[in-house]
Amino acid sequence: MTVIFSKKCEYGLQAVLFMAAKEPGCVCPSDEIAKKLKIPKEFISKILQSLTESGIVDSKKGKSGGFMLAKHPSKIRLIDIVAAIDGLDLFNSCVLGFPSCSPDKPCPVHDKWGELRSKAYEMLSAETVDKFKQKTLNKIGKI
Amino acid sequence: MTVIFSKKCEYGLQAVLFMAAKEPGCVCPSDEIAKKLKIPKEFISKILQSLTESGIVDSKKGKSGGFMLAKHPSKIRLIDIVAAIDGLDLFNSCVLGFPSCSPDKPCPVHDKWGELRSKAYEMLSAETVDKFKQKTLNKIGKI
DNA sequence: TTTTAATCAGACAATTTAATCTGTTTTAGA
DNA sequence: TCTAAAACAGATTAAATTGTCTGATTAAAA
Repeated sequence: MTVIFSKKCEYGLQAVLFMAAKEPGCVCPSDEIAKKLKIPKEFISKILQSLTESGIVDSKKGKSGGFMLAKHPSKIRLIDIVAAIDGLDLFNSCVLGFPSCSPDKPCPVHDKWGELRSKAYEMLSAETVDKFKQKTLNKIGKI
Repeated sequence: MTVIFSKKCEYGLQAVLFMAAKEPGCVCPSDEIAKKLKIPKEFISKILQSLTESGIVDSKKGKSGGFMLAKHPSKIRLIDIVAAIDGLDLFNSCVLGFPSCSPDKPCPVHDKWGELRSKAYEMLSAETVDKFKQKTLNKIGKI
């Protein structure tokens, strides 16, 4: 199989987009997120804990606790979530798996691929989660 | 970690590019490929066997046997190798892992990502392995 | 004809990733 | 104060991917 982001990262992106689509400052228990997004509860819980350590999400323990965004949605870029969970290796390592692929030791597809990769990086860096509010609400309604 | 192609696919692409950089019709034992590309021998052997079933590679058993390309390098597209090993799911399934992501049930980043994905697909479909002969020779010399 | 070097076949092992389980701590609200 | 519901912590299991091993078959060359 082929993957762009790990499952952790996919779920992390889903969850942050979900929280960004709710009222600002609103507290979401992991149980609610898990049910709405059809993600295993313990798994999304772990992922949100790690995003809390990364400073993207905040958490509140105890009854009526849960997770909330640590910053305004307009300050959270998609690339921040990817960087926190999967890291940025995807944008630096060789797509063919060659060792030490670099401008002076380029792999055969270095240029062709590099161009696409840069575009992907730019897109993820430009887009913040607040931009997807309406689209997220639409999608959640159809899962 | 993040991945575009599986290790199998990376190695498969490397091996086919390697063979395409040699004299046409030339027979390469898997042992040679493994050594030149620093890939575990048994692993690349398995991968080449599967590419043989896919009709991209041919094989010759017995002493002085090995693998060779089944078609002219100008007829082997990068996407053919990816399709044979990893399949084309990457270009159809949701980058956020949402179920049934489609034009009428788009995920939040459906359009933004779809654009990049199409460009990647077009590149892999347009490029044939003969185009990379010189670049491959350069890279092999520097591994 | 025998040896040698190759693919091929299938089981096996190791590693990584994904998911689950058990229990502890925290805190709001009854 | 007590209870319920939440995050948190860490161990464990399950599944997928990656890599290895053993042996059978094939065919060129000595």
